[in-house]
Amino acid sequence: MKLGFQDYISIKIHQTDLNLTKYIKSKLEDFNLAPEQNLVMMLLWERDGLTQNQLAEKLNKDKTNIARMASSLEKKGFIKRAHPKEDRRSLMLYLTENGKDLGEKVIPVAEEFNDVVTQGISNEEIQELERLLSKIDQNVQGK
Amino acid sequence: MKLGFQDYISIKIHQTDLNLTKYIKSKLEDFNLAPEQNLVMMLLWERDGLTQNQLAEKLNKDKTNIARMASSLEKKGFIKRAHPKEDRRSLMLYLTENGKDLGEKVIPVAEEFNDVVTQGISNEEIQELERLLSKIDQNVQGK
DNA sequence: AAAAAATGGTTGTTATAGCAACAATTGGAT
DNA sequence: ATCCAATTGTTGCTATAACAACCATTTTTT
Repeated sequence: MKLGFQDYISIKIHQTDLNLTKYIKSKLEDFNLAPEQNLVMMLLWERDGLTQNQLAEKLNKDKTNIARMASSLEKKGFIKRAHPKEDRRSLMLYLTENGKDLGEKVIPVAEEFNDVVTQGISNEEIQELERLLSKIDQNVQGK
Repeated sequence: MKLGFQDYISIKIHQTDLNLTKYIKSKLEDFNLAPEQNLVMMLLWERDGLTQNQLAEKLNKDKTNIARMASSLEKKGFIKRAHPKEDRRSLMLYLTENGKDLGEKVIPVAEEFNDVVTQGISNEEIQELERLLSKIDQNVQGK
């Protein structure tokens, strides 16, 4: 085969991801929100009152990451954590007023970000991109 | 607009990247090589004797990351670092015998990995994927 | 009901990743 | 020649990411 460094599609995906992260990080800096913390908040803005475990599943991340991000978001005053009565093992995350206000400001920034990312790319092309990424996901699934 | 969590192509790219990293990490574990350390090694297997600065440029990473990975690879005995006479600021990375032997074993693993990733995807589709990722890269370039 | 298994979180460790501040060296300007 | 700026690396910090080991709680078995 003799593949060169440039020939690995996985490397290209990784590079693009890093560039995207760098960009959104700069956009969120003013709001005291890190990129992954923003993903947690986005899920809470869609539906308040998720457990850390539910977030871990939705974000496909290890529960330790969620725990630390939640702890950080709580310190910043955007969320509160409480054990629900039904199950004292779980930790439920709730938006504070501060966290709700933040959504009003950050959601438009996220949508502008998406506009920039998809500039000059048609809906069909985005769908094709999603299809190919899903295919790759399946190819490495659980392997 | 009202974009839902699922609608962001950047999130999909990020998820795919994480899955790819998880997969290659498991493949490289036996060789005592972390995924990004492997990228450094791959560049050295292509051309021995690069400076940390050159690696940072090729990998589009902050120089601190390279310095720490290089330090780790040196501890593992895969490379040696030395200041070239022409410029005592630079640090040149050289493969050790151990590092060269590693390449014989790891390069085939990387190519198998790429085969798995691209399974059921045509060359044309990979090219289209690369084209769209490049377009996204340009869209967020330096912004 | 008591023991065992599963579930949900936390702590500790290693590996990325980028930024700011710093040190050493080199090259350029005067 | 000396000062200044640019280059190259390092250290310290914060954030992400996964894994192992652990603790508390709940559920399942027996």
